[in-house]
Amino acid sequence: MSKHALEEASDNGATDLEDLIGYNLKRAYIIVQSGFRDAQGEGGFSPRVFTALALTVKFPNITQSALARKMGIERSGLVAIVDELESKALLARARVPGDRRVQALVPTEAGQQAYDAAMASVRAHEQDVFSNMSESEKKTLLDLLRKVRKNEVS
Amino acid sequence: MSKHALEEASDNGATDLEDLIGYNLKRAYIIVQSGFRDAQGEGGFSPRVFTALALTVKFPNITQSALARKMGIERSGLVAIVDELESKALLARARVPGDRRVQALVPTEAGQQAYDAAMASVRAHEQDVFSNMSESEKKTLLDLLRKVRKNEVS
DNA sequence: TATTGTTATACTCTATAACTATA
DNA sequence: TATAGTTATAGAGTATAACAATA
Repeated sequence: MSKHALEEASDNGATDLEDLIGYNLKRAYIIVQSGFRDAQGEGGFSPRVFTALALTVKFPNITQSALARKMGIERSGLVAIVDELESKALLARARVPGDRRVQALVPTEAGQQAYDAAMASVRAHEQDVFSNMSESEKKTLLDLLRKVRKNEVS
Repeated sequence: MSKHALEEASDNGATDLEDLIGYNLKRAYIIVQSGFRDAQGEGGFSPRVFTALALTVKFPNITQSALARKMGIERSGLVAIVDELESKALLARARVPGDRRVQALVPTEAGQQAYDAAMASVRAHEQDVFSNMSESEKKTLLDLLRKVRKNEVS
């Protein structure tokens, strides 16, 4: 141990909240989510509803259980989300021949358009909230966040 | 516009959820927070209680209003958090001579020790959840997350 | 027996509004 | 008038457990 006494306190990493990745991740996420809601405005999509619509557009005919799994939530929690999107006629629950238990989720034309518009607004919001970062820095952040996800044990 | 037609769809950035920083931020945060709770175990600190204790240790005699501001929550929401920490005798609400409205939060000896132990466990958890990343990558991620926070408008 | 969608229910986190006691 | 702490209340978001229909 050749370090000075004053340095010993942080020998093994963070002793301060501000040095924790998790803490900074939370604070950054709160900022981005809050901006997302502002960008969507009154009657706009909440993050989870936007995610559900986006995945339905990307994977048409996905079942509710599969969508819940992809979103990382319980399938019971998805019911209200799909109800909301169906009530706005942005997607439909379609019967599947061959397995009468499942409901295939299919985006409507209006759903596709609403998704495109919402995505444009989200992109504009991200331009704004990350406006102090270069394209290269944003790419690095994206890659590192993906790497965190990739290491998930579950 | 010299790009191929197939590339035009993503000319201005993300068209896919997976290309949004916000979405990846959320997913990464859920993983880290969930691991935090597992690491703390039964009867352990929730993220927000840990944060409140950490800030009280760092800034002894901070008022409840100031702590709430630092945490980014309403002061009404802090009451239950401080109640919990006080009921476990980890901090005390102290009267302040000169202004009888305020309550200065002071960590107890047990609070300091509980904080040290919890922080050690959080550090171990972060070693684990970011085990596929180099020290350099973790440092970069931390710096970029701080940069996001630094750009906050509000 | 297992799975899909659903309902009922409860818990956590947070916000808003109003109250009190002070300043 | 304004601020600190508090209470009451409501709204998201999520989870668990149970159920009917179907496999």
